[in-house]
Amino acid sequence: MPEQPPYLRIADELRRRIMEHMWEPGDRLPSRTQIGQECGVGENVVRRAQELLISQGMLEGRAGSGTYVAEPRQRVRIVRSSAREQPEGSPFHADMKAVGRQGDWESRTDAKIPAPPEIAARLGISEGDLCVRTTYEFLADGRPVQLSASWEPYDLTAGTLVVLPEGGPHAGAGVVNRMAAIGITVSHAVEQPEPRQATTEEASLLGTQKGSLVTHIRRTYYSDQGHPVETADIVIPASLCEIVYEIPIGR
Amino acid sequence: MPEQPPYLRIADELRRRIMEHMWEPGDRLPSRTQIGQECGVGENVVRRAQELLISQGMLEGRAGSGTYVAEPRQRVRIVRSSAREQPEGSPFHADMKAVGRQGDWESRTDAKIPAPPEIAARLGISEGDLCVRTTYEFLADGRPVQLSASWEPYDLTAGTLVVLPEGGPHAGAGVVNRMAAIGITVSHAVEQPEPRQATTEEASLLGTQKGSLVTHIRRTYYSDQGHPVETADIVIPASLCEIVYEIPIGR
DNA sequence: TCGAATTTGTGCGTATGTATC
DNA sequence: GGATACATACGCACAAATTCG
Repeated sequence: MPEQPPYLRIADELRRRIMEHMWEPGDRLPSRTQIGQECGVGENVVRRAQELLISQGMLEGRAGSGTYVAEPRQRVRIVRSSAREQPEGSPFHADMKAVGRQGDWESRTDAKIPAPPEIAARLGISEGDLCVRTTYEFLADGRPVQLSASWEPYDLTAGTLVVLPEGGPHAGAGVVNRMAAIGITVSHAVEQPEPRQATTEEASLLGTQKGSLVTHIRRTYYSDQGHPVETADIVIPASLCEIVYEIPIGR
Repeated sequence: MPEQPPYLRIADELRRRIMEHMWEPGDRLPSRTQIGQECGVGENVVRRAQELLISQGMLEGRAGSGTYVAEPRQRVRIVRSSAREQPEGSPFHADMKAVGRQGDWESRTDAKIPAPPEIAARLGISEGDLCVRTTYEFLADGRPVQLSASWEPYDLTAGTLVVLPEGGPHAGAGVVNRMAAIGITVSHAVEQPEPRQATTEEASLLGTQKGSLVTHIRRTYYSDQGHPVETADIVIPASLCEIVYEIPIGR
């Protein structure tokens, strides 16, 4: 006798009401106490049901304020392929342009940061060697959609015009173009995507729910000499972005 | 004064004991009642702590049996790039060979299945058009590490030797090689990785924990004519595999 | 400006289900 | 089949955040 648990029944009920446009996106739901009394269940049952729908991206909880019907935001398509690298402009600008959005970013660069163990391993340098670290917050139409922290060995660019990724004449041109400017040819990138849950800080920066799913990409650019020239940790929230890899098959 | 909640204290305690080899991988922990009494907390506090460590892949809960220290299984590296496609052999074999593991798979093909809406859209055919569907369970050293469901338009291969992906002279050779055998050149693939939690069925098939994280890749192969020739849903558990995309940058 | 009321979020307890031995 | 242990669902208390008078 598969009797459905109360909280799933309430979840279905809430889903039904949203589907029937009883509440529109952006609307605030009645309080848990109200819904509970109306449906004849305890308020925790309502809470469980709402948590389920929140995890599915259908509802959105705001502490102290209420539970809201989530806006069906169109996801940004982020293309990750060789075609992404253009002789001019940044890869992110190209992504945003392709979906008709305005692409901007905020960045903060710290020069001469000692490399932590994992970064050192990825860059093929020694732990504690100096790096230039730049943290990014990428925005689509002014709203954050992607986080990133980029690391470059300080020795590689020291004394050149491209020491600072977001400064000088090649500011914001992307790693490939900047390296090209100092005579380094970037031949390939390796990306390692991993699913995980957003930290509270990430969720806050991205404006997503706390446990929401993200793809954490560890990307490393290599020169034609086979040496790593840059590595980055990129955090892409599933609710805001879709990731697309294009792979040529040429035989 | 940020006072640490009891369940986090217990989690740290359990972590510490594991680090100090008080319990070895594969060992069963004492029951929650026992741990609770020993540490002076309720057993639900122990449960919370264990859930946390389980979600981090450090512990493993087996219903009716006990909670165990997870075996530190080496993850399989799955490379997704053009280099993966070889004139002979399957891409999966190449992956496994590269990490020194034996690669096998079990498959089941159903011919003439009507295409569900999403598959039809991805293949550029009409809903209900007939397809050949093959579901796979990929094994590394005999243990499942990856699930996949592949769809091909029936019209494309009907009457040829490669109708059945896992039958005939080109069995298991991969989509690119099979299509080449009937004169179709596959020019590129598009992969869309998305993070989500494993369903109960997937977790059971893969031998992972229930809510564990997976990367669900929607992959579509396109011919040089620009038409989709195959699409697949690939489920890769984060605890067992690491995914690597290699992207050439050539200017 | 501040504080009280409201609402969501977190932690913990208890009862029951279910799988394993 | 019984005993044991994990898994699930529900309830309660309190904290944190927001809103509003």
